[in-house]
Amino acid sequence: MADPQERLEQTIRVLKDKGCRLTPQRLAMLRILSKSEGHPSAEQIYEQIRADYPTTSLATIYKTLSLLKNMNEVFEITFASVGSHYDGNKPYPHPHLICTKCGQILDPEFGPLAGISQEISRQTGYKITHQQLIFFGLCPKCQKAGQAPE
Amino acid sequence: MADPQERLEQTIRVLKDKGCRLTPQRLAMLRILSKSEGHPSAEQIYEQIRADYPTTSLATIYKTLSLLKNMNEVFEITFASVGSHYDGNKPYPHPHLICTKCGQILDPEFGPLAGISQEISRQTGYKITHQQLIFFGLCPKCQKAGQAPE
DNA sequence: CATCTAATTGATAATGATTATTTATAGAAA
DNA sequence: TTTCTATAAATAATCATTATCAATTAGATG
Repeated sequence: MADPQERLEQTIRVLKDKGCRLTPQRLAMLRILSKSEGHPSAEQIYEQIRADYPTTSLATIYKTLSLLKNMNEVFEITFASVGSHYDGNKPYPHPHLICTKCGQILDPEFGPLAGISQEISRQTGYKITHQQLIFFGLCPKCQKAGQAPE
Repeated sequence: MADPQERLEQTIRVLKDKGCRLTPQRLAMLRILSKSEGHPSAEQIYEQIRADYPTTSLATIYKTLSLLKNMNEVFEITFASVGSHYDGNKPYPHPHLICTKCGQILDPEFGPLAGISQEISRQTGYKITHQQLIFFGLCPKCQKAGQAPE
């Protein structure tokens, strides 16, 4: 896990660079996300924020998440069956381990790419049932089109 | 790709085994899914069905998909940013290649697990930007609990 | 410090995919 | 044919997310 303090400062720097304001609500969110060990959902972030800022709107959470995603300062795990979850500590794609029953999400340590499942199972105690590996990119047609994403 | 005819017959067998009826709408769906080269969404299946059965309801599509999922006769790609898509030809987890612009989904050929992205890029012409690898299973707590999934 | 203005917030409506509900229909079994 | 149950169709409900817009405020400027 990256140093939360450092992540926080980095994100603040990026926000300022882009001319974005640092509101109290945003700062509170950045604090939560810079740790974000539990890969919180928007709803969970919302609940945490409301402890300090009871009037905060869920819309603000979503808007700020969207902003941070565009700056690559938060990574969204958009797997449908668990809903969207966010990682502001490691804001880039990486493998995840999801409990299909309770929805807990872990970041397995991840060295070589062979015998992985077994290794992860040993590390975490999870009984691994299946995995999903998805590659993203631009198909040849879209590369040629060279237009903005829809 | 598996032989669509064989997949169709296999799925029909499983349905009968479970005492499910083979209605015209279902048969039409099974035909589409046994090919399902394009990994269609529920909406896309709906449109295809309506060519032959104009009164078919979207709810029926969803119910049948749910039925087939439970029998492992269709695999659901539940990645949020592209919505749910279905594969009735290879009804088990496998890697996918998704164009982040047009949403096209391919099944890359997939041998060893090293130098994969580069290999896939060569095969398909995609420019690969990132990937997502997700492991699923039961966390230690849920294994002990031994209850039905929520 | 006071003023100004665009960025942001909060409240709420809208959206869109999926699920639930309810009534009608259609094969299978008696 | 009658009865029974699975399924279909139509539609309402749900739920996460996004859009809208008036009110507020961060932060620059004087």
